[in-house]
Amino acid sequence: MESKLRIYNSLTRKKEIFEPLDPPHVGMYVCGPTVYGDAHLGHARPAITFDVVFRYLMHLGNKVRYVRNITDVGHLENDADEGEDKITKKARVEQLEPMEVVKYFTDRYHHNMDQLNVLHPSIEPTASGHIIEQIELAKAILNNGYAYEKDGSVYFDVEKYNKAYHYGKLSGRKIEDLFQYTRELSGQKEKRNSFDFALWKKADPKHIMHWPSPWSEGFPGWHLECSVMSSKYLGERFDIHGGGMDLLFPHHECEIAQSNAATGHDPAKYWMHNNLITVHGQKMGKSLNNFITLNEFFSGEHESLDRAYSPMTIRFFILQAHYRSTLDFSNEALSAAEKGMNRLLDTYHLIKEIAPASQSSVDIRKFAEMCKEAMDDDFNTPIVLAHLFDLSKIINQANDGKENLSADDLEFTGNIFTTYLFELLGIKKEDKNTGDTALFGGLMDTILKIREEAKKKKDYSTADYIRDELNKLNILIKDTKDGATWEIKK
RNA sequence: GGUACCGUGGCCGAGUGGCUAGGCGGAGGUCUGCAAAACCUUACACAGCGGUUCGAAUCCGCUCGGUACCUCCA
Repeated sequence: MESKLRIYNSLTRKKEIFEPLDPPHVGMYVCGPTVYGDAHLGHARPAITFDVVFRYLMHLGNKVRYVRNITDVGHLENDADEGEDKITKKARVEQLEPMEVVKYFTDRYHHNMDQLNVLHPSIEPTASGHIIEQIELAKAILNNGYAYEKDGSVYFDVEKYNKAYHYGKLSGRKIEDLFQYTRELSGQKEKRNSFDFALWKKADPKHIMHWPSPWSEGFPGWHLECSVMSSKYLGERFDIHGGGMDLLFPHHECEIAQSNAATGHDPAKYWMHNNLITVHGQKMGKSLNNFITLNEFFSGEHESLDRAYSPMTIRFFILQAHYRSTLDFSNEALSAAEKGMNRLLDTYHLIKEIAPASQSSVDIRKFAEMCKEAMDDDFNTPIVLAHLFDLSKIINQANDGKENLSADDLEFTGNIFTTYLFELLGIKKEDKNTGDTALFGGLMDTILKIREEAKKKKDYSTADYIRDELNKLNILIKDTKDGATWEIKK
């Protein structure tokens, strides 16, 4: 099968034709969450971005192994509580075992991902489960001469590495520039250069999470886990490495350095980075304390939220922007996304109501090709949605008798929605919260019949009374040509 | 200071040389006892200044404004 898929490769800063190293197999590694707190909107973006990549690669007939890690070995915190392990801190505060914290937030993360209809990755390895491999990789780098030990810690020798390889190839940084800018940070005196990074760090007494190693009782460095887990499950060379743009430097740069220092070559062929979610133009993140958790979105319980937004609204909102653009959050933008999504879903349901014509008056087939082209062009989901909106308009016009669609074309139209909206973009039809028990439905049918009778007798005060009272109960009555319908407002 | 990037109509957001992006909101209309909903139609744009070109939102330069990252937060 010939693929025309083009992916923007952060390494070359160009869109490149996607050619798997070993077709039809595709290996993809994505940096997952650190599980010391609830996932916020910023976490949803990479999860959904790469979920769509995963879905589309499979759709194209590839056999994809998708590895997304869980970082459960806490690392150092960059605030006033300097030198304290993130997970350790949470554990002390809440009087829990570190692994208990990890388990708690991992479960909550998984639940949020399910709500967002994010497919499970093929493998979800944890850093704590790969300590031995991380020690082995540190040893290998040490043996190759690209690291040095100092007081029980092992550091990567960036300057030496840069003589044989190119440190900064991903982020565009030059080592000379790194020399110029030096921050005062703890533990820096052990390092030869400020930009050297730790492969193994000796634990100080307040660290709860530590493991034995040839160098000290300690914990692995910050970039090692991804190098280890990607190569273990995908091989030393694999196709796609993904993550947020904020990880590009230093994290991914260091991963590349570690792989080259250990194996002599880069780990991934294509590097993909999703952009950030912003709030009033600023990054949504922990450090700025301007984040809103997914659970808060779903419940509406946050001072910045006018109301609750469903998981599918969040998903649709994210997909309405291209993954490499920043996306600005606001209540207005979310409401717009919700309305737009409902419009698509409503027209999708309308398809089966339309009486087929003997011949179509519009070319519906081209939309499938156009949607595919949009996906092939670096996963341009907003364009796919724009095409679906155009298609939606045609469906509505057909419903109004202004356009004609044959039975075949109606079915074809339904298939486009199924493929692109549901299968690839992963939007799922949310239960309209109809309280759809037989009893409830029966009651509503009866009430609407009574109202219909009243209207026939031109007893509008009774008809309006029923409508108003139901409205107070959040049940919305809609009069259409074919009689009244109802739905529960969200 | 360095590196990467962005600035599109009221809001969100595509688009990298010529052709309607799209959604929300606005306006007008259809439908309706009325209303809501739904649908249809429609107006509004390319930060500023120069340059290249037959032609630029799109390429180049400058100016202004904004964001992210710069090694111990992954």
